[in-house]
Amino acid sequence: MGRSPCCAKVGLHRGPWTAKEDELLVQYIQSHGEGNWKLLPKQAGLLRCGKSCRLRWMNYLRPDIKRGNITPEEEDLVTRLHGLLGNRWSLIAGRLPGRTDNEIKNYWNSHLSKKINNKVIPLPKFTSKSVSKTSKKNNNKKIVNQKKSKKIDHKTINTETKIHFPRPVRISSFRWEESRPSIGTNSGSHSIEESEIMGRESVTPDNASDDFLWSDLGDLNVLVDDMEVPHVVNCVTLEDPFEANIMLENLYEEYSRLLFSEEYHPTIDDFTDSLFA
DNA sequence: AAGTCTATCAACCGCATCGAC
DNA sequence: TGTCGATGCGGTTGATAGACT
Repeated sequence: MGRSPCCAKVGLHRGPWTAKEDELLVQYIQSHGEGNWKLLPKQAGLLRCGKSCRLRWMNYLRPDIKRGNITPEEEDLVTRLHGLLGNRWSLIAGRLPGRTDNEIKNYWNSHLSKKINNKVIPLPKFTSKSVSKTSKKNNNKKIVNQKKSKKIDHKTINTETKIHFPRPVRISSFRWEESRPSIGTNSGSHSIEESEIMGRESVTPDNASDDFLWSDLGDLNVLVDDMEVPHVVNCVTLEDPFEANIMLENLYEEYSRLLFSEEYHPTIDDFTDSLFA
């Protein structure tokens, strides 16, 4: 006889969250911060298990969640990272600030895996038109889903993609006092987050340069030549589309070099080590 | 118009991992 | 060193809504 699910306790709610439950959870975390998930529901007045609360917060309510559809650039990155990491969704999501592992996983299962199966593999070079050709049916479906999506933020559609440097670490515990985002906005695009994580250097868009990009990508460079000292930011958004494109191109070249290098074949351990080094 | 099919994604489940003791 | 509890992760499920017949 297996153990019963954590939510199987009598009286606990399951299924979709109500607006009221969301509000209670957000309010509690606003004042107390994340963590202590087991006690949280009781203290917040929620009839949910802690696990459910954590999942709801991490995947939906967290203010730095990026709303809107996956961009072609993000899709391209996910495809290549999956080629390198496999189903390590949390690691992949860690390279896409504002995106959750669940979202990436769902997107992969519903979109990308089919593309891969159809042998439509994005080229390593960056192109904003790297979206693979899909059947008419699939295109229609995509349009439909854009209409359907509850999460859609129309401000993010048909606008320049905001570029985020890869995160050096997984999403750290969120403290409301530190970033003060607002619920229900596209707050994933806040221009910069303070990043003193692990004593690393913060960089502002003003001093972000190509030099910095390559330096920032040092955690990847480590995989390639094991000599770069990373200066890593947690999350940076560039507002200048032109500069953003150049930097994104460099980013993709870096990933491509890594993924298609004949001399060096990184392992997952290398990659994860680089994230936490 | 109604029934069926299909895609999507939020939520759940169970196992793995980590840290405290 | 082993145990236990908390948390994280990845696979899976199920509700929903649009497309299709």
